[in-house]
Amino acid sequence: MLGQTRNTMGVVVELNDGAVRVKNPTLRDVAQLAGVSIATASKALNGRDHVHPETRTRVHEAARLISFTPNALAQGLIAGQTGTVGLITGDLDGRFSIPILMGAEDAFGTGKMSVFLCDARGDAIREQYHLQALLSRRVDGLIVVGSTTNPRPSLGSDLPIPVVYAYAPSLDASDISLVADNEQAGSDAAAHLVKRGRIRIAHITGDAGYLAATDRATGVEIELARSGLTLVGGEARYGSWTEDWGRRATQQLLAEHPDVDAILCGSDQIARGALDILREAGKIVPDEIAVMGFDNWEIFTSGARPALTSVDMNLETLGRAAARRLFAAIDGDHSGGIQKLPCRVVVRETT
Amino acid sequence: MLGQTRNTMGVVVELNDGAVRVKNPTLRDVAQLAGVSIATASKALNGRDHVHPETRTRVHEAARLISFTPNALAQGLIAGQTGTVGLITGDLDGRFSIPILMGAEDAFGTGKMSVFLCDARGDAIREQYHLQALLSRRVDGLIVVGSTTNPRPSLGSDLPIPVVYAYAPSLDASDISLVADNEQAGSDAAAHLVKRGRIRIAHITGDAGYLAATDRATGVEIELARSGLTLVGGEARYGSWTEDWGRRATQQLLAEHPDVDAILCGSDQIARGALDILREAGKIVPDEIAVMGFDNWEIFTSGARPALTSVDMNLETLGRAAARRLFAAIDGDHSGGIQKLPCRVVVRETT
DNA sequence: AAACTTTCCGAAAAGGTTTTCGCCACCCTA
DNA sequence: TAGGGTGGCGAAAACCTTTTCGGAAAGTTT
Repeated sequence: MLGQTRNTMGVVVELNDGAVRVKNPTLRDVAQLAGVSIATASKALNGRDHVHPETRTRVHEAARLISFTPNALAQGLIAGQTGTVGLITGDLDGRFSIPILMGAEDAFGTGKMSVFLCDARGDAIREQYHLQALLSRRVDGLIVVGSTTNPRPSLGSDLPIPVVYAYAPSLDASDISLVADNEQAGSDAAAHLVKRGRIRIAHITGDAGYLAATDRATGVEIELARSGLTLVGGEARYGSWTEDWGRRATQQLLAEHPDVDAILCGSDQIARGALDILREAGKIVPDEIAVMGFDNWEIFTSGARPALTSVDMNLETLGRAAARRLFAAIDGDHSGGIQKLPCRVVVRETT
Repeated sequence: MLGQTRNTMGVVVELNDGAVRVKNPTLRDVAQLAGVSIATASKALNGRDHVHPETRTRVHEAARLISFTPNALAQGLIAGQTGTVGLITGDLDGRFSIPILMGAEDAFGTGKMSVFLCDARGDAIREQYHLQALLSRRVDGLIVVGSTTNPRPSLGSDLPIPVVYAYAPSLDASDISLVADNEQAGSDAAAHLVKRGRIRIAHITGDAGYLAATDRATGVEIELARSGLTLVGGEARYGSWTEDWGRRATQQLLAEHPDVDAILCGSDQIARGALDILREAGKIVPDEIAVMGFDNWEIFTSGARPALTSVDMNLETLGRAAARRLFAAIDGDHSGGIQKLPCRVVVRETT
């Protein structure tokens, strides 16, 4: 039985110091080696009933000997389920995709799913191309991760598999979308500052074209109003998400309102810029003025002097939630809508 | 022919304002709709010969009508090639993996390959688990991306598919490894400073347990020796890859060697710390003292005052090269060894 | 008109696995 | 001993596509 070749493929069976080598080990090889039929081998390996214990061990031993690995393609072909999902991201270097992707990969990994990663680079054509490839590979579902929080076009409502949109919601309300609650994040941040006794609070934030900026600002103003407060200068200061803008805006702010006692920054980078200027201006943080950022990007918050209080958008949790939501959709839960996930304030030394 | 159900599955064919809907469109449905055999439909769609032009268009039209998508699983089963590769990364939040991953994804994407992403989180058990899953899915090859530049254990030499190690080389010299040339990077950086007329150069770098640190330091010393120079203080100053270490080390350096005219930092973060201290000490950069980092992490280099000169390790290029090397290995090129890829100095305002 | 070539198409096998169904042998009971 | 139940196993279909090979029909040449 050993030392023979099979007629169907150029498969070579060798005997080598007790170890058997087969080129492309298939279930048939296992069955042959164990002296049983293919069906029995399958049942034995998959723990199905009606297999004699001794036969089962013999099959397992044979499989181990030739290091048999079941062909997931053939399994998927039969089952109509592949155990794979597609993860389409707007742009990978956008640092917000990464934690979401990590969370999703984590949730899928423990669920025995494999993840196809596709980077569309913000290009609709490339996205369509990747979509087609994923459909061809019969993924069981899709997660679409946006590069900004702004709503994005739907992939289409007539897809044969469920789709979950993460970070950037779909424009189609019947799609399933999971986003970070930026308005709540703004409110939480403002509430934290108010609780710390700050009453002259300024808000320096990024590009007004980003909903993340305007939503957070809205949340801030709502929360301040709850305490009878308004933003210093009357409104949020929009600019860009850079340290440089943080520095320039802070200089201007100090010139216009020297009595400001807290700066809520739209990102950790902006906050870093603000901290730089405050240090140069001789303002003691947090005694004289508090500073706070968003995103809780550890590389910026822990390197800051003093360590920066920030709002974590819980993106990894968002990714995990998206994965779980996709599982539910695969299992038949087709309820759509936008679900907003909470964030959390991470208190360090600047507040 | 329309409006019927097939006996094999619960497939429903409907006629709907000129559009035909089939639940799980298969080649057989296309053939049936076009009034030809399955074989002819396959040939027509794949552009093979011996199909009448009119028949071909009829088949294409039928495929379009029911939005037929060929099943890549079945194709892979026949071809013995799946057109997929696995990308096993040590840890995703390690920011060095991301550009490599982007480069690889880019190269694969244009090559019509789909990428399975697996995050082993630095855990050998999880890595083995993912490896098994990928083998089961019959990927055509693997790329293993390390989280540091330190050599790592081989996945094994008896795998049925080729493996390329990127960033962290394999300990097994017969494996294929692609890494950034850290020693060359150190030399290039030192050469740049020397060319700028600096002669009292210090090197503040990260954890000595990282080969990236020691290799770069070696390259620096070799290049300095070429000009008859040595490091200020006689040797590199090892610490951690943080801004805080950059600050502390710079303070100490200024105290010991006030005449230093260049600080070569092992990372952009360390350089940011150095710049902070120099600014506070009233030293003008780059007039009185030059500063330089490694990694060219744009978020740090462009936010710095002044903008930071840095060495880009070309990680995205490394990822692309790894993908191409894997293609070659899949096509039969089995030559192993460690290949070192060049880096580049990105000059900004601090030198 | 016969023989031949060309053109187009269809039947069937192959790829690896799972599952259903039927068969056989054995054990137990009457 | 006959009948019935059951545990263990194998044959075969099914999933979907590609490819090979043979056959049929049409056109071309002697």
